[in-house]
Amino acid sequence: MKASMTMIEPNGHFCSDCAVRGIAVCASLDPAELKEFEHLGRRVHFGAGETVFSEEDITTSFYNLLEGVMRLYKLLPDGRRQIVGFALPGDFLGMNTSGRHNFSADAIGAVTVCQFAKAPFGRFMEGRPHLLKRINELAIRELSQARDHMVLLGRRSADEKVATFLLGWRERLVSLKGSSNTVPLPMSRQDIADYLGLTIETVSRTFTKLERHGAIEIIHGGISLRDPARVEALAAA
Amino acid sequence: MKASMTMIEPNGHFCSDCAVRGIAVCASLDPAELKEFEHLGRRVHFGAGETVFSEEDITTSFYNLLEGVMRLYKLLPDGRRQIVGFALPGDFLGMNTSGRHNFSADAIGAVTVCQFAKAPFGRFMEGRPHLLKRINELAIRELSQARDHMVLLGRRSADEKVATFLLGWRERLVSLKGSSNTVPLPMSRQDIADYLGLTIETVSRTFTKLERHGAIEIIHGGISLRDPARVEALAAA
DNA sequence: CGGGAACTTGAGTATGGTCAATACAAGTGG
DNA sequence: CCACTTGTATTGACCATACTCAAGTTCCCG
Repeated sequence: MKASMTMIEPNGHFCSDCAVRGIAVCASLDPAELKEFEHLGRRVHFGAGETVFSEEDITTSFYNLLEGVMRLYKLLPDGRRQIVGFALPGDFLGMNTSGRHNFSADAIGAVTVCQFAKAPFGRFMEGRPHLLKRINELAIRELSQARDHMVLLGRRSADEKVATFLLGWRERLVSLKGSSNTVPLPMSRQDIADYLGLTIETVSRTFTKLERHGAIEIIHGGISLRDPARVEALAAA
Repeated sequence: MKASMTMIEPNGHFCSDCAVRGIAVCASLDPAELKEFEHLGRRVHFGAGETVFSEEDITTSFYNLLEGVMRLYKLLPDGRRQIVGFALPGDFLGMNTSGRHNFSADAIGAVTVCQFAKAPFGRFMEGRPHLLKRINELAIRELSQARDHMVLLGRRSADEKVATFLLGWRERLVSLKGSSNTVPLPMSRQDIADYLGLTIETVSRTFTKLERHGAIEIIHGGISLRDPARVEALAAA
């Protein structure tokens, strides 16, 4: 949304040192392949609120998120927004069958991605079925998450939505940074609302309600789970 | 739901004659591969309401839908149901990363599937990256559909949901059987409600409203689009 | 400090849900 | 062939959850 702070680092980085080496698509590559792969990607930084790619844009690149959080969303013509997911380090973005992106992606806070031009990436993948297999696995896992989210959007109450979101978000952070009852929420209330199919007011009220009941504590930039069991009960599986 | 009418046909069928040959996963196979592939799949029939597989079941097979319509759904512990999709001929079901199905699948009406045991299918796929690529394409396309559906569930009104569903369902049938303003709806109102995140009453009321406004005509086992433009306007993109 | 964005809180309302009655269609058996 | 059952769909009356609109608060950043 802001003026572009995009910066391309011209000199290479080493994939072997990469923070997401073990969890991203590149986890499927052996050291020799990694050496070659290194030349395909460019590290690119984005500032808070910047758009990395937009829905309907022709796909020229794929992206491997290295650092930061992104919101992935779709807009209706009248401006209503549905956030279809939040991306965290290790997530691979940009695959599609139509040649165009089917959602938009913004940086929430500062973000670093590893950007791959589509054609060379495709060529590299030819003859490396283990990479394709890895990408397929990630796609299938995402599909499973998407279905879970459909259940949330279609069949859960506001309280359940918020509680489920907090637990699910914590779970994702746990697998990246280890366990903690302090859950940072880098996204805005509006982002959370658009993710859960609610309004910002309902999200705010529900947070306050959870706090009044002693289930959470609202802290700066996030929440603290004071009574995880109670939140789990509210999430109702 | 009924007593099982499952029937396994012992003698082989010919993939080359298969109705979904050109649109299913097998579209990626050449005639020689197809000959081999033929021995992997078994045609299995299911009667109306029968469950083909259930969420949390250990995955032992994959399924290629040949004939009929299936509902794919998830249940909450208290029984609330979200239908995450309807499967039509050509759809490939059962892929997952956890070793367990992540949704349940019922036959709506009579159904024929081509069933593949997981292990032999996996072995066949090894060394045939074009098949893996095909499966990946299908997964990515489904992911895109899933995201569209999230927008519908999270951000659309009841009227928009119903109108969007009718148009989307027609579109899918068009690509299978050709264009028509008569749209068969083999699924029940309850199924439609659970797909759209509504109640059966709201779906029924909305159908009636669309009919009163001259947009559709409710016919036995489906609807007829009397004023497609008006339905499109209601779908609001 | 002052201005602005993000968030919270309140009051009133609308959309879609709940509960209940009725209609309709298809199948079963006398 | 008709009474009866069963399951599905429609319609109505009422209600609750979450939305809208509006004001007020907090926090950050210049």
